[in-house]
Amino acid sequence: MRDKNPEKRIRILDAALKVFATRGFYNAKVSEVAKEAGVADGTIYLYFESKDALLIALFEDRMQRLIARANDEIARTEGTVLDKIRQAIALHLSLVLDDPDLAEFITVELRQSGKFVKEYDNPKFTEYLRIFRDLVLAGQEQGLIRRTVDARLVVRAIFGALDELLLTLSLTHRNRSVDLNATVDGLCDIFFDGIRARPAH
Amino acid sequence: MRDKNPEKRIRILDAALKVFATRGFYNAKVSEVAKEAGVADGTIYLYFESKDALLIALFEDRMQRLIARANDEIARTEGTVLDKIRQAIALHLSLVLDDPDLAEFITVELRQSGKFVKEYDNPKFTEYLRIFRDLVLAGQEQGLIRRTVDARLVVRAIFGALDELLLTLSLTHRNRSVDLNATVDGLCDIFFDGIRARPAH
Amino acid sequence: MRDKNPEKRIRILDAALKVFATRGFYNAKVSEVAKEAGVADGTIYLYFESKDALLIALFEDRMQRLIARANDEIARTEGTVLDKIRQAIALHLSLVLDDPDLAEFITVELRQSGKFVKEYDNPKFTEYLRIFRDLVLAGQEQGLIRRTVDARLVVRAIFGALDELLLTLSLTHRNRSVDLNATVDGLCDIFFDGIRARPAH
Amino acid sequence: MRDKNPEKRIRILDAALKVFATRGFYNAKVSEVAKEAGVADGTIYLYFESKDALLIALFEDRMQRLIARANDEIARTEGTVLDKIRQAIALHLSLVLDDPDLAEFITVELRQSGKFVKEYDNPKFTEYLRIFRDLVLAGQEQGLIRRTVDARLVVRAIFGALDELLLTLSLTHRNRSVDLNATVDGLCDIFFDGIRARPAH
DNA sequence: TATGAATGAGACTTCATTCAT
DNA sequence: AATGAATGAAGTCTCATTCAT
Repeated sequence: MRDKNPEKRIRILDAALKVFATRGFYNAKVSEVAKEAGVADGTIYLYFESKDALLIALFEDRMQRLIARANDEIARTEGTVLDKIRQAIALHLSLVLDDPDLAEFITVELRQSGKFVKEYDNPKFTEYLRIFRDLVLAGQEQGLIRRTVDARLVVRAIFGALDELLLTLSLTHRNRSVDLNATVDGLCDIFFDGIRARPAH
Repeated sequence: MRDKNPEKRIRILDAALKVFATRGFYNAKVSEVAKEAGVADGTIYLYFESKDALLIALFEDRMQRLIARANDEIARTEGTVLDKIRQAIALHLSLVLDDPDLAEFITVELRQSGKFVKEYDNPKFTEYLRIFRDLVLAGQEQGLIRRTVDARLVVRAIFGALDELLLTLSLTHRNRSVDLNATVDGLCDIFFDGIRARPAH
Repeated sequence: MRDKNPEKRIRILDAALKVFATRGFYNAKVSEVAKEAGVADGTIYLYFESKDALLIALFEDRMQRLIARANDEIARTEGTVLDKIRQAIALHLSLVLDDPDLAEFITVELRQSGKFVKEYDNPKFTEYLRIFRDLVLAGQEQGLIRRTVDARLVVRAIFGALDELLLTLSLTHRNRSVDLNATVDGLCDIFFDGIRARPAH
Repeated sequence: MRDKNPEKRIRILDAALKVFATRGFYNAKVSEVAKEAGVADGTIYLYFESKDALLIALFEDRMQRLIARANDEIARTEGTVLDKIRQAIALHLSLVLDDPDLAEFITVELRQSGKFVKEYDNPKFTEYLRIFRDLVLAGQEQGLIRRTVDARLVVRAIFGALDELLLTLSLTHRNRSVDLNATVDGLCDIFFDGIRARPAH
């Protein structure tokens, strides 16, 4: 079921991303995905067991790519752990421009899937978060990040902020130019140094 | 359609919250809501135009309450703007214990609704965010919050973090005891002072 | 699910009998049954859980009637146990004229149902056979039927013969006049006295 | 379409028998037959026009064999016509042990096919019945069987009884040992001499 | 106002059959 | 001749919504 025609499987996944992002998983019809993929309705079921399974496979696939890309970019980033975190943040937000459908899909469908599609665990999502967690932990070991903050809390806070921003950007800036750099800088500023005004010294 | 029997309208909204939170909006059946509310299926339609309209009315109602409560608690909180922000954060996270259904509903259904239920704008959500924004703006005017951070960005970041945490707490700590205070403190610490280690002085 | 509208339930069962008898269970569409019953497709599912359940309910209903009628007629038949057996045989075969659809339904669908529709046990069929068995056993006790024959075997043989004949009659004599009496007499003659020629004495 | 590869045709028929007997014709998938036969789905259609045609071909094939075997065994049976009838009965019932799939297939699918698969006439079945009919007619001519019984009725009764018994045996005694001889003897006793007790003389 | 039986459009999915390889 | 991926028609069943009572 996985190897009949890898190219067709990819086409179906691409179509599913587009349709799910545009209409939402529950409003999307399998026949719409098929049409978008240029295959017959029944063909979907040669590659995926059900509509739910298609959703999950799509998650796995896209999150896997995102994880790979994040790991890659982080590895190539010179500088401190904070620079790497900035890079990961930039990558995440860049989805809004690079792959708007994926951005909408992740921000909107990720939650539903976790809770309502079967008992899907979403291991790839956990793996993605681990990238951030490892950076934070490394930063703490290196003395660059305060040891008093809870790494998991930091990760959730950062991911939450990213997710919310990506959603907002998706909704408001689709087809508009956004200055992502400013957003990334602003977010890093907030998370790195806090919002509290401090007396100059 | 709004005044026939206010008590019954409330019963239906309560039932809808419970059912939508438990099963998800798309998996929930109108008849389940009716059963939970102790009314006939058709009665739902005397109070709400459609299932979508019920969802939206539920949002409006619950967000309105949350807004009122937030405004109230903030007004009663003594101390600086940062203390008030802490209070708003504490209120938001307290939903996981005070009203778990509402917590799940807000975290999971809010997004879908915004994007796929008709063209609903979610004005109450905007209003809720404004509470945070006004606090941040006030903090900046008072010199307690850095003027270099973008207030809207701060608000999105904080709300995003809250939303993600509430979701995580909902999923993992339902029926378990959570130390919310520690979470609130940790989150304020992160947002107020940042994660970067600073040289002692 | 059983009492909403008994009259409608009956209409659906009647329609199902007609459609299943005419087209066969597997070729019959639920929508055809609905149309024949004069209800919407979905209405079927208010009264029966599934197409399979409808088939089973139909069996139960018709066999129950047949059992009641057989018991009744047997009770009212004067004469020996053999006369009562003749009466039961006559009743069974009379279906071809009285209720041709039921005749076809019983002869053709009864078997499938036993084997392939879920794990349906067909208790009513067993009950129906018991009527014959009890007659045979009574006959043996009374010395009217040979004690050396196995009652269950006799019953199976008689029912099998009846079933086959009913099927043949259904297929060949639909809309034609049949002399059922001759068939009943002939069958009783065979089963009562055997086919072997015996020397006159 | 018949001669391409006779061995493969046979393999498909064997597979069809097994699958149809196990799952029932309507629940059986062509792909299951193909898999069982060790051929590709499409190959089935090189040997048979359709699933229906496969069913019919299977009937023809198996009935032809049964007819041949019955004729053969009858020819080889010494003794009277009644002995030959006993032999034919024994052969029919022996299917439950010799070829349980065929037994189930004949008892369960034969009827459906006659009525619902196209307008198939089932000439082989008629031919099979003729074997019994010829025996009965011969018996009557020889004075061994009463001339007052209707040969066709006798044949239908016997075949019906056999069919019903084979079905019952198939369902209850699959994988269990059965004393077929006793059943054959019992059945012959019933049909030859009837069930009625007669005064000793 | 309230009911809940009835509706019927529409979705997911299956599977007999085809046809390019 | 053989394959098996692809097709797409068609069926069962669901459920938001209606409306007669």
